Amino acid sequence: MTTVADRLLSHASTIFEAKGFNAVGIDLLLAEAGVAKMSLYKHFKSKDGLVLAALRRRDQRFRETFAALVEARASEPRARLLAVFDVLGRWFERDDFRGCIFLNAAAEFPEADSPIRRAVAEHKAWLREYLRSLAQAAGAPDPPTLAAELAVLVDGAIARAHGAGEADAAASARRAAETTVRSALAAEIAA
Amino acid sequence: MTTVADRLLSHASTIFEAKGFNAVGIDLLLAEAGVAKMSLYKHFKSKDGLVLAALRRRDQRFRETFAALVEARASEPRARLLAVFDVLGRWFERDDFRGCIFLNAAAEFPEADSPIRRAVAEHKAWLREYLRSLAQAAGAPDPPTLAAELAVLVDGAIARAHGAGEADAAASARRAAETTVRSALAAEIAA
DNA sequence: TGGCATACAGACAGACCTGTCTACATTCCT
DNA sequence: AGGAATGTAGACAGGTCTGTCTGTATGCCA
Repeated sequence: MTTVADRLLSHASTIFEAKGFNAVGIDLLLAEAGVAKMSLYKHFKSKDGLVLAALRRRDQRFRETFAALVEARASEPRARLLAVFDVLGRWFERDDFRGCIFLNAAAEFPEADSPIRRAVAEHKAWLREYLRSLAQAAGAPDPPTLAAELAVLVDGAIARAHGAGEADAAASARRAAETTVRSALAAEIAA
Repeated sequence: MTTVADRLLSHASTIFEAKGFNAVGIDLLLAEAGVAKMSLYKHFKSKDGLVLAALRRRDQRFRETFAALVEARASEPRARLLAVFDVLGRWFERDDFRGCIFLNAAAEFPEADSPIRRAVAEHKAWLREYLRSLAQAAGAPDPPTLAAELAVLVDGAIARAHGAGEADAAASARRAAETTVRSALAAEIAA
């Protein structure tokens, strides 16, 4: 059963991703979802409230599917750390790839401590935490540090694939990740 | 001598960086710069034309100052490759840090082959080319590949410092860069 | 000094925006 | 069967947006 709020959120996510946030009016969102204007303001306080809910929904879906894709691609923890970048590469090839919707939101909402920006920060923090759990499973001596370095590579690949239009960004990031992971795990043996 | 167009571009750059593009109207830009509306439409074809010119101007300034800051910080080519990330760290600490204005523009202008997006891609291509020249000077056996990996680290640091609000993004990127550079230059010795 | 280019000041049109309101239809529960 | 809850449809207000137009002032050059 799909409720009205769900239908609106689903379409809003897609349209926000394709065209940005400020550039689309609520009338378009409502028409596309087939929802009355009053329903928007009943379920969400404002347009910003809808944006926030759409981002949260997106984040939840992302956490589930991203982890599943990575874990389907490799079973060994160390291989999973690198499979992350293969999953990214697949994503970048999609026709509807428009960069990271959370980074895009950060670009459009300047107020640093707004709820929307907080949702962006939480999404990014989750990715680092996920990488940390993989790094720990791989036996890294300092999982948080390795995770922080890999997180930079992940967001860098996204940013360059989108902004610079570099099709090989995921491959470059993967190479750097291989070196970084090898170095971090070699330190374990030395310790 | 500052012309009217220069004055408008200068203020527009600052305001676009602080508040985004779609969210600010031309009236604000004109008032802040003390310029008449007709002057905008005489010197630039449209608001998008002003955005494009502001980005180009910003890009030119960036190329000059970024290279100068890196080269003032270290004289050895290999040290310069890492000094890049120290310069980034300083930038992230600024109160007016709002991420990369070019990535922000890519977020707000979805049309992938628009002049604005082309300016963004050119800016990002320049950074990679600059890193390639540093990598070559450092004696890397494969400068383009090393440059691509470092470029990912640079944009990843920017993205995470802004989007995730991670103050240590530059330091994480620097550590990964050290490993990447060491590995690339060690390959040279082996060859 | 007269003429021309440049810029300012501000009104204006037409479109679009968010958010509120009213009136009507449907469904579900008791 | 009757009433509450939910959703639709669309008008509406008040504001803001880009882009155009008119009229005026200023400075430069011949």
